[in-house]
Amino acid sequence: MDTPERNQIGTPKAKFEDSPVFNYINSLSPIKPVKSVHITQTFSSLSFASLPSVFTSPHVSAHKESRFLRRHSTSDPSKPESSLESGNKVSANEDAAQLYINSEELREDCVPGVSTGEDSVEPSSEHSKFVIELPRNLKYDCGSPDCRPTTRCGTEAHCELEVADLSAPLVPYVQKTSEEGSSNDEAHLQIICQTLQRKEGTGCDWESLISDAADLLIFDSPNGTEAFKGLMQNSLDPATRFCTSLAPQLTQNDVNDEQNMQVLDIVGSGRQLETEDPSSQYGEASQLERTEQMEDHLNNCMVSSQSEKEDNKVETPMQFNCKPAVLNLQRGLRRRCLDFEMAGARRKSLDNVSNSSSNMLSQSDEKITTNDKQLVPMKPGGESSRCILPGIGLHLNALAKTSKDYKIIKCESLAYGRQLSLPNSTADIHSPTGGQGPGHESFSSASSERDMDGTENGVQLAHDASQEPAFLANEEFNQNSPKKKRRRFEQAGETESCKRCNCKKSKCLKLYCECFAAGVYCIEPCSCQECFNKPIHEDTVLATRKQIESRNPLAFAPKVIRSSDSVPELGEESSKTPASARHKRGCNCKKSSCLKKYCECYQGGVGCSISCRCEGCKNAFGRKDGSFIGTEAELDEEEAEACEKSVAEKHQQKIEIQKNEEQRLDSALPTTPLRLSRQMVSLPFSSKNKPPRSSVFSIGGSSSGLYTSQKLGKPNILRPESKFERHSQTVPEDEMPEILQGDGSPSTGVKTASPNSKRVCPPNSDFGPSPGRRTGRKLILQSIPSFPSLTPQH
DNA sequence: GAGTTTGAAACT
DNA sequence: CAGTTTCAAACTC
Repeated sequence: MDTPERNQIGTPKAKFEDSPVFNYINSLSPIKPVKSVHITQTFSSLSFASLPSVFTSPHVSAHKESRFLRRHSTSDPSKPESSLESGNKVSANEDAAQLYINSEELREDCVPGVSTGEDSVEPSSEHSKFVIELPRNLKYDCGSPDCRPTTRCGTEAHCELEVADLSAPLVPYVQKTSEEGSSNDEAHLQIICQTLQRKEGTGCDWESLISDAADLLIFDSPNGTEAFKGLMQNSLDPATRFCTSLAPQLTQNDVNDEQNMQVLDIVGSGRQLETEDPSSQYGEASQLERTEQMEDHLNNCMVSSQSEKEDNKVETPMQFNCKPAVLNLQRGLRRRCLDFEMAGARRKSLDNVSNSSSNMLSQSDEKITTNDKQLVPMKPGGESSRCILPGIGLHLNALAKTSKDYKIIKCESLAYGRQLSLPNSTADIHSPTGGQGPGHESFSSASSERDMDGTENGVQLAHDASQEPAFLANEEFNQNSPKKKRRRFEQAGETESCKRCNCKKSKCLKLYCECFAAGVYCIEPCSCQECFNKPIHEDTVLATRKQIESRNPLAFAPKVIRSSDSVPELGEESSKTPASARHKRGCNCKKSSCLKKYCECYQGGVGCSISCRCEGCKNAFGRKDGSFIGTEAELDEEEAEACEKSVAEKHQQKIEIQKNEEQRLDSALPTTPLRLSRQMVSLPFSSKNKPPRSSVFSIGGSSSGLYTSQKLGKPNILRPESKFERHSQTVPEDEMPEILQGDGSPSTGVKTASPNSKRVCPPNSDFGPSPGRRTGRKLILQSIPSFPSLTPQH
């Protein structure tokens, strides 16, 4: 090993110098020994520390030192040249030195892998590997320091010689090397990056740089190209794989990589990788593109899972350099992947990741679980798990998924997500059938939407949390009995997200099943029998969904359409429905007077609309006749109706009481005369769980809504401050039309009734956070379109 | 927890 | 499209 390598190294060096890359680097420069970054030092040192443990071979230690020194020198001005000591090379050029070192490191890395026994033998092959890897690192890490052209150069000679040699055995090493090497390389890269950054000013343009370097390198070592490609892929694969697992969104390319990775893991032959990976055959440019994509994915993933970094052996000393967060993250991911693979701890990693609590992560987790385990999902963790797992293909679940926040956000978020998703991405909802693919996308999209909504969402979440919090927190998830849980959840408004069903005959493949209807898989809490609504039966579920959709494209669309944007929940969760919201199809209640949850409108927290065919409607959220305004007149009307229709007097009484209360509140509150008015009878909510919030709170939540002002006049309806309030208020004049458009629901009538209310909103000041109608509007629009989309997904 | 009520979903 | 049946949630006790 030693002799050949060094000799080779020497040559490479010469080549290297000649190589454009070298020149380029020199131009960049600055990399000179000392100048560079302090940061590097520390990190590098750290990284080194980690390395030793890994490497067993003596060579390694020596190399390490060299590296260490070298890095040191680079990083540390004070220690500069000492690094050279490594003795490996004295070359005046640091670059050369770096290269040399890198090459050695690579070898070392290889050795460790080889350590099993092949140390001496492998070198050549390894070098080739390294060479290949380097570019990939560059690419990959591009953000990250890892990328170092230099290393490549150093190895080139070897590559040429050895390229042909690439063999299966190498593969395993490659992975390790990639990990380790990356760490080592990182320092170098960092330095480079820093220098670059300094030059460029803002961020370093790694990609461009890398690409250039890669190209150059490639040219230099034509022979190595193949190997390089293979290696590239391999190296990339781990990261990719990880990402893929994490992020459902990954593109197919990524998927391919993932597959490749797996292959590598299993087979361990670099060649296979090459062959399998189509990309390998593509031009370098294509690979670069891929790598870029990968990076993006990684970045995404990484961001969410920063916490994970810690684990990795590699740990990234380098992270700080260049684009620290992202790059570092990527690195961490990469390593993680490797580590996981190596250890087979993938799952663990996943878990950890999930803990990190990012949606993405959670999704990824789901995905992984699904993939790996084959959809076991549904119940992994109980409630939380439920939400999470189910996600597999489905929608809502995915949205919800963060583990921790989960509780807080979870239900709400789910609901929230749901709404968003529903309207916007009906696909999400539908997606379930769509299977993982679509589902994931939908999820991502949904999540993204959430983010997009940003303030509102955030507000909403907070809001929701505030509202339901106690509820959720207390009761939520502990209950074992499904029924209880269900109720609680529902009450909380979480129903949709965390639905539980109790189906006995439908096999959870009909809309009778709430879970199925919501586009989520059944979970533990469900007490269903012969349930087919599980990941295992994904095909069946999808097929069924399709069938149902074929019959009714909107079957899986949210039943309640909310005008407000950010609105979270679907309709069922009554708590949040905005006044503007309306039930998609309307209810057909005959005996419940729309005062019980039998009524979907009521359940959804929305008033009845023209589309409703209900009899004796007394919907507290708004009557079909438009009484929703909640004015006194309404009361009268209600009473009259009650008499006429013989609605339960009790209900009226309740309503009246509520109204009275509302009036009080209203008077107290800022009164805006116009408020929308759909009153929402607070009773239901308040009684259940959601205590009415103060108007202020309500505001935040949904969007728009808020406004606020309610009509004093009618005060009757109290708005429950809670969600309802927001919603009801939210509807501004402008919105009304939109809403109507969107829903197409008759609600217009109602709204019209209280047109004035809208304007009041401006004063929302009360509500502070309310996102603003505008957003609400936007949301509405989006939401509207989305519905249609639902069908397509499948 | 069991039984009843209710209205949506599914079917004809 | 209307009528009927099936189903499971909501509700009551």
